[in-house]
Amino acid sequence: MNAGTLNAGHLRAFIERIEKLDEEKRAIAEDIKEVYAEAKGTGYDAKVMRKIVALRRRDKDERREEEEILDLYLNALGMA
Amino acid sequence: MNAGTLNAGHLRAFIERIEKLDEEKRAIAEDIKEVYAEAKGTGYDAKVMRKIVALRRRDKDERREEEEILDLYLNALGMA
Amino acid sequence: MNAGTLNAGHLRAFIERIEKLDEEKRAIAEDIKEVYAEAKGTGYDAKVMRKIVALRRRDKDERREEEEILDLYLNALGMA
Amino acid sequence: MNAGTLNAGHLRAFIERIEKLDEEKRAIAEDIKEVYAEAKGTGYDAKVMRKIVALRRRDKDERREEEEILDLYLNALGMA
DNA sequence: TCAGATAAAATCGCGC
DNA sequence: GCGCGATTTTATCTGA
Repeated sequence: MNAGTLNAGHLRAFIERIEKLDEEKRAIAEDIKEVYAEAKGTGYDAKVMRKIVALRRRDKDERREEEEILDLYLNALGMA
Repeated sequence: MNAGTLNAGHLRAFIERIEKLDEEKRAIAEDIKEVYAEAKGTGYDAKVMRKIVALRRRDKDERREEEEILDLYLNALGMA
Repeated sequence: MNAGTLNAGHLRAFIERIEKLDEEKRAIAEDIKEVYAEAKGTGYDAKVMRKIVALRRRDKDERREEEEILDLYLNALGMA
Repeated sequence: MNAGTLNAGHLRAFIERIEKLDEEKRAIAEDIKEVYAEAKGTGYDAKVMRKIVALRRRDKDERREEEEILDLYLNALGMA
C-alpha cells in the first residue's frame, strides 16, 4: 500500500473493531477467573480443575485431529 | 474438602461453566484473527496494528490509573 | 549483579555452550528434513507423515498428562 | 503412490526415525533452557544473552555468505 | 506468498 | 510482596 491509498479512517475502524473484541475477550477471562474463585471458595482445588479442563480440551482436539488425519489418508488413497 | 464432602455434580457444573466461557473466549480470539486477516488483505501490516493496539491499551490503563490516584487524593482531602 | 562481579569469561562460556548446543539442534533439524525428503522420494506424502508424527506425539503427551492428573486426584484425596 | 504400492512397514520405519531424531532435538532444546537457567542463577539476563547469541549467529551467517559470494566472483574470473 | 508450526516474550496465578 | 512456574500471546521460521 502506498501513501496515496492510505486511508486512516479505514485503519481506525479495524483498530476499533479489534479493541471492542479484545474487551469482550478480557471480560470473559474475568468471568472464568470468577468461576475458579467461586469453586475455590466451595472447597475445590483450582489447580486440579485447570488440569481437568485442559485434559478435556486436549481430548476434544485430538478427536478432531484424528478425523483430519483420516481424511488425509482417504484422500491419499484416492477414496475421498 | 475431604472425600466425604466431595460433590461430583457440583464440580461438574463448575467445569462446564468454565468450558462454555472458554469456548466463547476462543471464538472471540478467532474473530480478532479474522479482523487482522481482513486488514492485512486491505494492505495493512498486522504487526504494526498489534503495536498500535498494545500502545493504546497501555495509554488507557495509565489514564485509568491516574484517575484512580486522583480520586484517592481527593478522598484523602475530603473533597470527593 | 553489579559491575564488580561481572565476569566476561563466565558469560562467554555460557554463550559458547549455548551455541554448541544450538548447532547440534540445527544439525538434527537438518537430518529430520532429510528423512522427510527421502520418504517423499519413496512416494510418501510428507504432509500426512507430519500429521501422523504430530498425532502420535499428542497421544504420548496426553498419556503423561493423564498420569499427572491422577496424581493430583490422589493427592487431593489424601491418598498419595 | 497408489494403494497397491503402500508399504506400511517402510512408512513405519520413516516415522520412527523421525520420532527418534525429534526426541534428540527436544532433549537438546531442554539442555539449552537449562544453560539459560543456570546463567540466570549466576546473575545474567537471559533475554540479553539471547540477543547476543542471535547477533553472533547473524554475523556468522553473513561471513559465510560473504565467502560464498567471494568464491562465486573468483570462479567467475577463473581464479579459483 | 501464505498458512501452520515453533520458539520467545509477556502475563498471570500460586506459593513462600 | 516476590519470585517461580504455567499459560497465553507474539514473533519468527519453515514448508506448501
